[in-house]
Amino acid sequence: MLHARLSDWFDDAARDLPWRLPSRTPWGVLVSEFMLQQTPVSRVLPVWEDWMSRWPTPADLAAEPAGEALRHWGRLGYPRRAVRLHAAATAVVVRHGGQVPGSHDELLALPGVGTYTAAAVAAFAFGRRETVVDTNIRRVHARLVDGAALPAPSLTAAEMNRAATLLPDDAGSSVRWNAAVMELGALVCTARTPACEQCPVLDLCAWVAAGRPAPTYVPRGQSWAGTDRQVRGAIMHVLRHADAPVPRPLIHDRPVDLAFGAPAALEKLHALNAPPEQLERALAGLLTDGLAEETPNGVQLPA
DNA sequence: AAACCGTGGTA
DNA sequence: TTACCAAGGTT
Repeated sequence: MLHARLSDWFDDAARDLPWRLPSRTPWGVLVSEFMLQQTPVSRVLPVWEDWMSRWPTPADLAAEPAGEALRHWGRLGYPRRAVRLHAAATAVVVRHGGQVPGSHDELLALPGVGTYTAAAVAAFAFGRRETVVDTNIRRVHARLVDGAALPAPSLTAAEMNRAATLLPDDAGSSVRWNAAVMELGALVCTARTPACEQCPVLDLCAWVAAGRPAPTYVPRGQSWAGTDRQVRGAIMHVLRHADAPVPRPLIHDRPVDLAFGAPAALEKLHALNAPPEQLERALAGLLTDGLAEETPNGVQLPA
């Protein structure tokens, strides 16, 4: 009942995403999953298209410096993902002869691939029966089954077990089920203001039956202004747009004479007025994380 | 295991 | 306008 209802809904509600087309490749799915980590579909689409035409196979990306991956990551955020995706491409070439592996365990062993991404790629690229649990699926299950407004702050073993229980036995049906529940969470059963009037399983929803009770906890927001993350982001913005190593003095010291015209990205960094020790700490972190490297002439994206 | 890691659209 | 939030992973 539940499964048939969602499957029917998915038939005409599913978005036409390029990584879902029959022409998709495991590599394309892997790239999409990396980019979609904590990032909305709308922002991923253009970058994914660029990457697919630029690097149609893992070997194409692996043949380039990690800095190229970072440069073409654009402003997707969490640039460590670009470095890890580059490392994953390299591992695919070295360990798997250039073919993205299809098993959960082999995928999980790749850099930047956790339980969600491993399951998602195995399911959506290889048609395997996997327990896929992302933030959308967690929220749908929390409401539909638990009658709670939101899932627990962090993923629990009980949630994984329940998701496994709900999974259809047949591989093909399971892939469709995973995609449908995820899509419902993304389009209808949203976090902020769910469109319950569009929900195909409204009458089965425990949360609605309970009168849509409010969340029992308040999500902790992430601070931003004044944080190292903000400074790191600004530095990365500078490095992505630099066509040569950026001398450290240019990063640390606000140029007094801008007559020559400072790059906009550099001005943006300096506008933060970050304390010297914070700039130093942020830069050191970027170097440690492999997002940047030091040369005699300055700082640059990894070569 | 709590904290950290970017970014920009949206209400 | 501010705060939330988006197909998480790593330490």
